[in-house]
Amino acid sequence: MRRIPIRRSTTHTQVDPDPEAEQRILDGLNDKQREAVTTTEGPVMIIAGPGSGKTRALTHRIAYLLAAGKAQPRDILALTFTNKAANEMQERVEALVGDDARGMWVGTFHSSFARLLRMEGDKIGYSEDFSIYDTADSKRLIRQQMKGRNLDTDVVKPRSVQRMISSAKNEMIDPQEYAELARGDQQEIVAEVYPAYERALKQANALDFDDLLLKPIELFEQHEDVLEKYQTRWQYVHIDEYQDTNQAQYVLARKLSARHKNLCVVGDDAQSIYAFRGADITNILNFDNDYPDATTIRLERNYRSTENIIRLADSIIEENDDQIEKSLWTDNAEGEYVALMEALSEKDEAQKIERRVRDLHLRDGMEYGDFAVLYRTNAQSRAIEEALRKENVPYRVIGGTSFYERKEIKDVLAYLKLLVNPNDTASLQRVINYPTRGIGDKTQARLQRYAQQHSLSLWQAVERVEEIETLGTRAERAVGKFRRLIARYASKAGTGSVPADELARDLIQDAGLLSELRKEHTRENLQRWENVQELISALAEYVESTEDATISTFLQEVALMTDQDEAEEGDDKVTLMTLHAAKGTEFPVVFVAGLEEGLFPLEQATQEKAELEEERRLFYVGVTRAEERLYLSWARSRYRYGEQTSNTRSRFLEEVDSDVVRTEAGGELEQQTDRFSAEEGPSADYDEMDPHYYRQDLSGDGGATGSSDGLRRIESTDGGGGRRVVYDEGHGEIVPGAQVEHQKFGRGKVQSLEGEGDKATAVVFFGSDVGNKKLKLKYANLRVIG
DNA sequence: CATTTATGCATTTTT
DNA sequence: TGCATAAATG
Repeated sequence: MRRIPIRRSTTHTQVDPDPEAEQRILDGLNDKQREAVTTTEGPVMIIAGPGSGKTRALTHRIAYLLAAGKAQPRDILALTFTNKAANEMQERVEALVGDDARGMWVGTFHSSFARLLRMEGDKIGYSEDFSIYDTADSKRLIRQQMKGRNLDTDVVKPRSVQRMISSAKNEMIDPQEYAELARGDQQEIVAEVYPAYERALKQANALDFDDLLLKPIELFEQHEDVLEKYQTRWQYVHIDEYQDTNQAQYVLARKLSARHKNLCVVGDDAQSIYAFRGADITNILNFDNDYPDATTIRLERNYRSTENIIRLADSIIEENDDQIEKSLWTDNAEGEYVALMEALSEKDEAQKIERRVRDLHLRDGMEYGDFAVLYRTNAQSRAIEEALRKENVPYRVIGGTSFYERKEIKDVLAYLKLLVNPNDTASLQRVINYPTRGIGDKTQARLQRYAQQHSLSLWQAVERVEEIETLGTRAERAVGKFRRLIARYASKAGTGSVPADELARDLIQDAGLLSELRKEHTRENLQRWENVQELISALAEYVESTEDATISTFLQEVALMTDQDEAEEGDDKVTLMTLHAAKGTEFPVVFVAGLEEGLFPLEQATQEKAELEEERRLFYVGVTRAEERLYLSWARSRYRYGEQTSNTRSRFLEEVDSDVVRTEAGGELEQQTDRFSAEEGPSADYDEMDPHYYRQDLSGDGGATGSSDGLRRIESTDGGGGRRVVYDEGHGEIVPGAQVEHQKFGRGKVQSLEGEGDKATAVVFFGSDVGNKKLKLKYANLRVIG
């Protein structure tokens, strides 16, 4: 059963001081934590390492405020990044002070400000039934805007336009400012799409994820009185995972805490892994400057992991330059060595993991639920899933395509959104001809054109089908039928005479969704049908258990749900997830898989120091999830993009404290410290190369290099374990003076050679136009022609 | 208009 | 590889 985990009770309870509870709350803490909990005046920053009980500090602090009579529930605002964190916080506070701690606002940034907009959004032109567009919806909208404007989708793809607009919003750059700043073809296109996209959202009464933070700022800036109301109300503002805040979140925190100045943030700069979505690590690094009278408390003692794991983690993070000084320590036992596993392929890696899991399960009696396998990209889960499935090891995958991203679920949600907010054009387009009802592309295009000409929303055009002359009778009747269907249910939804779940059930029945799913009796369809039923049950339960529940609030909450929030604990399964999803979790046994150059750290991230440091922090987050045992693994070859690639092990493995690591054979880890230190950052030539060079030579057709005369890399391992890469010399050698051909630069003459193995480079002179180029042999794929 | 077949494109990570 | 949109065909 899926729960929509929100508490939006409007009744405020009055809590009396409770000295006994206060004592109990403080008793469970060490001195440092107690200081963090009882420093309740003024800005406070709690810098807390992994496993130091920072969530504990935060929840105990809130409980303390209530028990000590310093605050009432309604005075408290607590913001997190995931629903799961918010739920845990609410539950733990209730466990400490009793379940009458209702009336607090505890929730994610996004859902809290969505709620605020529901209440106040009309002041800036949003009715409370607004739709929330996820990334896929935004992308779709952007694609349409681009097509409608004949913008070249080859120069920038809609998905990167979406990303660029999103980052602009994260930095609080509006369309006008963006247009002034735009440089280059891509940005100019974005500058044109951005305002159109904003208008389209507005017309659909829809907000994207970024808007949920930006619009409240707009609201506060345009309506002083609204800001004052909330500033006054929330005497205590708490923010978890502060290192993940972006510009907009920073501004909101500042504004809301400006009156009482009781802002308490908790975070760990070493665990900042969300820069790609606009998180600004300087928010936490500069907290002292932003709030000069702030108290800083450091929680450095780790309660989670063995000493060996902590030592490894420390040696990882030491490599980073930009960070707040802090040193982890623990009283825990030294524990086992960290194990390094080397595999031949991703299948082999998966099998090794699976064997290790079963071994520990059978011999040491560990539960399956004690294991987590972490990886860099979602695609890596497949091989591991297969290996576990083969041996009947129970597992669950967090993330990937979540429940709410499934097609059948999105279809049902789109119907519901349409009832509540008919102007939601994205939803309308999704369902207008699904299941097919004779409203094809042509008809839709005509509706669209009519809407545009009369500056109506698409739904308004549907409402006036009769007036559209370009439509034939058949199309007109089809559209009219659809209109009546939606209108009938919309009015039912409006009066609230029918329970929401019943309404939803009837609607999808009438719309033909269910019969569509039953048309073919495949396993997939059965699963889909069950998913739809589950969604409706979730709706029923939500309406049942939540005050002021409407279909609209359900839809808004659901839009902000992720699978991570669903991870029900308790059942005994191995957990598979990305390193990002792992933040905030802990497991007795952790595997970090795929420690290979190009995968972790990702190729793209190795060019910039800042990005490389973020990858390193991600590694740090991964290893610090482990309580007792930690396994690191890498595979010599791996399928990526449907092609076999061969890999070298991650540079991270060359950096870690090798004293605490043992290979499978039990030997010490031998490191090559100079492997990457020689050249930091990009070499210019490398940059200029086609990013898809490796695919070109593998496709083998039409290109300059057939597979037989291309330069092929052969790996050899010499006896001592050090790796060397030699180059096949079957078609001539790359030696100074040799004539070679390059895919892009054409013919040239080798001037000199440098380095060995993967690092081997050649300087090649390609004629006076191009000049000398320094190329990595590993990538350049030079063909020797004489 | 709907269905079938072809092409192409993606893999970072997520609220 | 495997999904999603585009072209081609009925």
